[in-house]
Amino acid sequence: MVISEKILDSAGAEIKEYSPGEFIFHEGARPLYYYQIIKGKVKLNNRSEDGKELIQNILSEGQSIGDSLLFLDRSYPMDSIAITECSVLRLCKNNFFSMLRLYPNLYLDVCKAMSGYLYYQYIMMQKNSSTHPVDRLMGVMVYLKSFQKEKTPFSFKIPFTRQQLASLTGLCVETAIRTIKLMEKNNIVEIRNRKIFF
DNA sequence: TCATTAAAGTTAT
DNA sequence: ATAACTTTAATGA
Repeated sequence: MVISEKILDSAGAEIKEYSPGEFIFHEGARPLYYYQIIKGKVKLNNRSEDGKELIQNILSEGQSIGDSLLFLDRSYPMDSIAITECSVLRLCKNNFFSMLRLYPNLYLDVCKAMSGYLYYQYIMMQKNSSTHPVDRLMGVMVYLKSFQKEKTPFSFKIPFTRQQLASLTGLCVETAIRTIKLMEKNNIVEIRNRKIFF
């Protein structure tokens, strides 16, 4: 969790509910709120002209959405869309900054969170520029598993669909599927009733 | 080698 | 039921 829900509540945050597919903000819009997920999954994505989707990140419980843009006078370079049913705490920009003035120690938490997102971006940027689909998919999987306590092989169930993995790595679904099969043959992953274990 | 297209099977809502 | 996801196969860059 970036900031305790209690503090956000006292700062004037409201709880917003989103259904799958609902926009939390649109690309090109001005950032007006701080968002923090209470429950559910949210994606940051771009859609190209030809309809292809690039997912930049999938966020869940306790994570903030697009907070790096709040410190900048720029519009959102991506959409944010609810993937599942979501509860999100929303605090308007002014109150967010008043809160930080009141509790300056919160800056550290905000910085840590942003540092974490930046780290993720570094990893993804590097892995996704590989020409090998295996490297790209491994990038996401290794990153995700790094948060798990259990490190043994095949102990981690990848919480994404193949579609989402493809969109995260810039591959087409079919290639993602074929590559995952290949990884299974090479004992990198295990597939149990269509779920991927790494 | 990977993307694209098409077609069909499967799962989730 | 319908949409979303998964899979296979053929073809082309």
